[in-house]
Amino acid sequence: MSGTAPRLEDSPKRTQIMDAAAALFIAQGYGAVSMDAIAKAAAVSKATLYAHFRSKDALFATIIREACQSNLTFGAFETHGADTRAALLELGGRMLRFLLEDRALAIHRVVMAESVRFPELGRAFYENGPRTSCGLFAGWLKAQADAGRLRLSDPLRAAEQFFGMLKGSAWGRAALGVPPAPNEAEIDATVASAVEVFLRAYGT
Amino acid sequence: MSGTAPRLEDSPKRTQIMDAAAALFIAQGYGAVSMDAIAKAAAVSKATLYAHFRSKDALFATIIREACQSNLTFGAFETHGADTRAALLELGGRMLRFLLEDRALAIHRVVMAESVRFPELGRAFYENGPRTSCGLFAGWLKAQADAGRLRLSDPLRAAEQFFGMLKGSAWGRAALGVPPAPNEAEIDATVASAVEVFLRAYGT
DNA sequence: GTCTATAGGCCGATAGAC
DNA sequence: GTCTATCGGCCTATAGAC
Repeated sequence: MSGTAPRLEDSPKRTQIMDAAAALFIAQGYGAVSMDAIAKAAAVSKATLYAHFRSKDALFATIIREACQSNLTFGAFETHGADTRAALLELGGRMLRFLLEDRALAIHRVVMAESVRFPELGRAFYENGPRTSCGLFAGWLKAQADAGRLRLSDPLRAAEQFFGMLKGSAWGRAALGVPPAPNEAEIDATVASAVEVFLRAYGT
Repeated sequence: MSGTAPRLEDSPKRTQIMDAAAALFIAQGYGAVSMDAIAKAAAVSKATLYAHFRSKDALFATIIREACQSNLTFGAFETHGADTRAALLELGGRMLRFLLEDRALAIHRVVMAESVRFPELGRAFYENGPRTSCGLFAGWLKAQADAGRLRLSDPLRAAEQFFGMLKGSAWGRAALGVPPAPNEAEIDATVASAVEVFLRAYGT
């Protein structure tokens, strides 16, 4: 080992390829993106592309797997004071706004579409996205329940129900590209109504 | 007009093409299916295929549009007696089982994936699927409310919340192909819990 | 309308020079 | 590692016989 040679993973060309491929695959999906298009967008030759990635399949799987391992959960759950309703409103608002971001919607579309041919990607997305978020939220709910501010026996199910109500029609429409895009008022109203139902069912 | 000549739409070859193309497109998506594969599966030549459909795009749009115009809602809402809870359990169970069918999941995947390139398909799916089901269910909820068996001010939102809770994690997992496939016990438990939350929030 | 045969192009992947 | 140039194949779509 010479010790100072840059590793393959850090080469600038590889970064260019990863960035370009991520943008294209996430925006357009597997089938609609050619290796020529990726090489052109990354400003490298196709041969360089194949020097770094064995095949189009391997490149796609690497890109999407990495996209699934970051930025798929919507932030922290810390410090929401003693007001459970206010905390739910804040958490719900952040969650729904995250789910409605273009990038999150696009990744969801691509992974769902290709989960048949690339089952590992469906699993990676599920574990790092919905399951992690739900698990964290369920933990928060359990803490609230232990503190006597909620009354529930199955925190994970309650978390899933809350997220399900949040998504409602706004997310379904956005995921299918059906206008109008949800506006702030619709998002706030959806969150507020979900919190209301949740507290009527699980509040003390 | 000779009067007895079979119309193009009724030709047996066309039926073969539509059936084969529907099966392939719904199962594998737009990009993964070639016109050769459709012709072979339909037992016709490619030239015949192009005699009936201008292009692959047009064939795909026709197939998916038709798939969106039928079999995307889960049945009728009639005659559920006076017991609101029992009715919700029955409706919820039918709805969730319908959403978990292979065909419904596959159409959802294909439409969501191609809704960027074929915006009309996203809209057709949304209108004929979720929106129609939600609207019908909201009407049923309103009737229950008018009869004094529920207390809610926004039937459509309540319908969306109920459907959102139904989907929960079982549907998310199934749509991404993540094992284990939901079993009957999980489905029943999900429905029962959603009905419980719904009635605590909106029951009388 | 339906077929066989093929045009014409783009695709994924590679050879070989440097 | 990176390039230019190219291969072989599959793709969409069509020409022409019947």
